[in-house]
Amino acid sequence: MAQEDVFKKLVAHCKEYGFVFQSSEIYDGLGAVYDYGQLGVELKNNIKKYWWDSMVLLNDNVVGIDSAIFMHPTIWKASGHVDAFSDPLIDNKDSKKRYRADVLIEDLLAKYDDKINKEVEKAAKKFGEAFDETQFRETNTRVLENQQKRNEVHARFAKALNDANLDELKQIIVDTEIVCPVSGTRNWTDVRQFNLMFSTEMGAAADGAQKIYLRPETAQGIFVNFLNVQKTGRMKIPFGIAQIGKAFRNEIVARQFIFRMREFEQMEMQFFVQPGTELEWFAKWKETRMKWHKALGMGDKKYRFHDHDKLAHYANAATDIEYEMPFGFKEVEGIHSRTDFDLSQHQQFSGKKMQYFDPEKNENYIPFVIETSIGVDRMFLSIMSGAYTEELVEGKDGAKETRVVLQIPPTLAPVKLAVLPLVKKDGLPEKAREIVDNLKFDFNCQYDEKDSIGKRYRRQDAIGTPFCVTVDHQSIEDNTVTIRYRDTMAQERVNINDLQSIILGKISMKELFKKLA
RNA sequence: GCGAAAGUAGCUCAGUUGGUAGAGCACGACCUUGCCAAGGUCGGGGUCGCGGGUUCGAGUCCCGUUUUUCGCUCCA
Repeated sequence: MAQEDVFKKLVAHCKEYGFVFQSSEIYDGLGAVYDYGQLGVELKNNIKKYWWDSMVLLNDNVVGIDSAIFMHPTIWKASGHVDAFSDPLIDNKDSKKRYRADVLIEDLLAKYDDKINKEVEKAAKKFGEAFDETQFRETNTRVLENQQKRNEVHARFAKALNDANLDELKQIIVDTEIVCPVSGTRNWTDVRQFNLMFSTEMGAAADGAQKIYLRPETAQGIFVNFLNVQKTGRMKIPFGIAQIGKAFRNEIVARQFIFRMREFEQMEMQFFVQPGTELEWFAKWKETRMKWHKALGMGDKKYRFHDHDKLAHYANAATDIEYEMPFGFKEVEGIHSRTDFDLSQHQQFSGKKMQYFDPEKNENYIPFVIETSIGVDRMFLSIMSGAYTEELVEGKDGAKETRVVLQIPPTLAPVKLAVLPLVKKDGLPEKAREIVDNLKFDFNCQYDEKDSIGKRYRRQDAIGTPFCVTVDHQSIEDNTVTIRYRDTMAQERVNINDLQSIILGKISMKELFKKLA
């Protein structure tokens, strides 16, 4: 089966069984926004719990917070998002290539400079020792011509940028006859500003409403609370702050189902360390995070690191944990050594000290930060795509048929147990209900009496239920049931009184966490 | 954002040269069987993505729009 077919089937499966729906579907949908259905929300919650507990419960030096989505607008100036997130873009209609309009114009300015410098070099060679560069620049007609053109363009460009005048940027490109480096044509679209941050207004317009942003990442909520948590929690470096929450980015191109959404959820942990020790901690978290993924048992080969060669301005080391999705290896989690960039910026913009007093070193410093950042929705997609399996099994009359089974790790499975009376009579439904009523406080149970038993098993396979318990006539006599395992379809007979401990043992996070220790 | 393809029942799809919608599965009720999806009977469900145009008549042709998928592009 081709990989894209797998992806198509996965998307259809998510819809059909209530994992993921498109947002606002009855109104034709909303681009790159999705809702989680009745089973999706269970899986998502389980993923979040697995992460949260492994961070906050397992590490006594990691604590959690839940910061607001709305934050003071200056935070996004300090973080660099206001500037970096809004590029003026222009497309060439012939080559279909997209460029940053400001970069095209800057390239043109550089070309004028090149021309002038070449004239100067030529003249310098010609006149040798006697060459007076200043005089040459002030008198040579070719130089002056280019210099004048350059100045004109530069002045218009600076003003257009200052006024955020997109039409003028386009006009400059038209007037200076800039061509597309690929197609060589001047067939341009209009310049569009695309700020990747969503904005809204706080307060009534009459009172001078303030423009505020929906956070494009949860990390800044941690940085601005760094000292609050450190002081009130009596935290000593090294320590971490974890957070799960929604973030929003107005993506130009949002694609591939829930892989890139405009509203998404992040699980981030910022770990504060002594300057100079950050690369050690980076290596440690890199290893820890990879273990966390592999502990799920989805197959070690499905994961790999992708170290960044080009680092962002704030980082001195960065790597991604990639998972093999149906459309290739894709980033699920990022681990970044962010230096003291964020805290320093906030210290500068807020005017408040963001320093930590280290009692061991007896000095104040701004800590360095290691960030682990994982997209819940990407994690969800990786689990679903890894779990989706089609098997050939032998049917009733010996014919081969396809069994669709979601091999979701039992700890994360939306429904843990289905209780099925073999027949809908002879007191079996009552017995089955009794079992559900007893176990539903411990984990998510389903009761199903409709259709043949085989059909009911397959239905549970399709939603990834790891255990099915079947109540038969023998159950009434000796209080035993059969427990059937999703992945092997094997069955064994156990006492009803043992069900709770058997299943709790198999879905317990403790088993997964042991692998992390 | 550009280009290509697609959008018909909950799902997968059929629907000939334009003549006012079908199948399988799923769903509901009842009967039957009872350990790996397919028994019987009956039933519910669609203004064919949305808007406009051509036509006596549009699921079918034309234009626009929206959503999805793929390619390009972008990803601090």
